Amino acid sequence: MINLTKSEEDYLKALFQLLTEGGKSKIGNNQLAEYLNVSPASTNNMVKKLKAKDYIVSERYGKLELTDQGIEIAVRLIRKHRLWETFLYNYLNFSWDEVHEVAEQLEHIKSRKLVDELDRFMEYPKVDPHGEMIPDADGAYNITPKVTLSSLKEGDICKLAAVNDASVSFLRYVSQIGLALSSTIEIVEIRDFDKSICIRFDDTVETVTKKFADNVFVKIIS
Amino acid sequence: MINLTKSEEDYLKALFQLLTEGGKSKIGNNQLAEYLNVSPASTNNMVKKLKAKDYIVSERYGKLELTDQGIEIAVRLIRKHRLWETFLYNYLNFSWDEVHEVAEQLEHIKSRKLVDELDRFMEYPKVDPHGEMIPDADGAYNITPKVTLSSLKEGDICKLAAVNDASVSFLRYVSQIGLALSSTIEIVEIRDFDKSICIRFDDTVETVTKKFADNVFVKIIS
DNA sequence: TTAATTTGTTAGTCTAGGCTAACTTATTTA
DNA sequence: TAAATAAGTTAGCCTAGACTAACAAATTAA
Ligand SMILES: [Mn+2]
Ligand SMILES: [Mn+2]
Ligand SMILES: [Mn+2]
Ligand SMILES: [Mn+2]
Repeated sequence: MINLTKSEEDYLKALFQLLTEGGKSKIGNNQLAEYLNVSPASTNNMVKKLKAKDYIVSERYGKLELTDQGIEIAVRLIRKHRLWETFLYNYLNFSWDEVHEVAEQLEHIKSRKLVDELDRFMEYPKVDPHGEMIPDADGAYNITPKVTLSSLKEGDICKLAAVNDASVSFLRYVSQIGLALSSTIEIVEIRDFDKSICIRFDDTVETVTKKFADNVFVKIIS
Repeated sequence: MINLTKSEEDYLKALFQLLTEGGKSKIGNNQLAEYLNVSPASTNNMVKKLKAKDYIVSERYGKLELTDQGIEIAVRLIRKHRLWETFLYNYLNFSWDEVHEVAEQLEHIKSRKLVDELDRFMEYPKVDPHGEMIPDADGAYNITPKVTLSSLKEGDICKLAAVNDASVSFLRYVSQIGLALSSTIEIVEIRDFDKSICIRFDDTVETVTKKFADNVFVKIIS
């Protein structure tokens, strides 16, 4: 349909992220609820509405899936979100950890022209400040299945490709220890006891937790 | 208080515009309702809420007034609205008549940094694309009492200072006949029969209706 | 100065989108 | 396979912000 509410858009985007970036095979009602920080009842209710409007398909008690229409909405939202993050970061002196919250609002502004002109103004950026790809005006996007730093083995060498942008304190921490997009990282040691990982990059050696490494996405070099 | 809803903000802005730019001495519940295209009942309800939150003062059946707090919210909203209009017009290829609708959404984005950085990025513009002043970061604003083209007398000469930006078709019409900000306009004749006004500007002579002239704001030269 | 009209208020209803509590169906685990 | 647990659903309630219909107060006109 023509006009979705902010909430409807957020549910579709969340489901899309879980389905594509989450790497899970089945996404259920409660997972979506947890991701969005709402109750399962709210999610159930919204899913019902979005099924009626033909954005989601699912069977009773079954897994949730997006229709083509649903995917289109989600991808357009992600495009807007990432273009705004890029704008805030490159032109308005926002830092890494400040852009997401504001983009979360800006992504719901309804104007096709606005987002396409913003894209042109910035000369069609390919990635946002956190390393995530930006879908183009036609809705084309390439999902590079996410490889987390935590999934590597001792001795592996990789490049930092992107980071989860949803936590401000995490992003601050990343900057603070000196990690940056395209840093080359070597897995020095994985400690069996608590799964913490000792990494080396730019002559720095740091030990990070499994939780930290779960939020760092990399491209394996060797 | 800290966080107002979009609706609360819109009511405060509307009341501010009516009180300052409208030139009316008393603004009542129903006028506010009409301006916002909602029912008097809705307005009554919202005014009650805004009184409780100390943004509006009024007596039962009395006129509506803004508290200092209320004025501050309204002015900040107007600042955001006009800065966004300026950005859309100057950087994103939006035309005169396209900016208002999108700015109406953008003005509700909550981020002090966003608006102040946008201001800096554009090098502190003083007026928006329709000729209206832009309040500064401290909330300072100067209301130049609006003089409408329709209030002049035959023979008067004026400069086009600003236009009402709320009607797309009006703005298109203005551009179409060739009027632009700072055009020098002479009142050639006022026709008593229907109050239509014959004006001359840039070697053009046009007759416009009273309704048209009500939406054109000028600075009298002589 | 009374009647008509305009303006403001109240009550009750609706939709969107949250919530909790209780219940049902599926999936695990013993 | 039966019980325990997890996942999904439903019912009922809440708030924000709209609406209409009915009514009350204030203003204007006769
Ligand atoms: Mn983000
Ligand atoms: Mn959002
Ligand atoms: Mn405007
Ligand atoms: Mn608005």
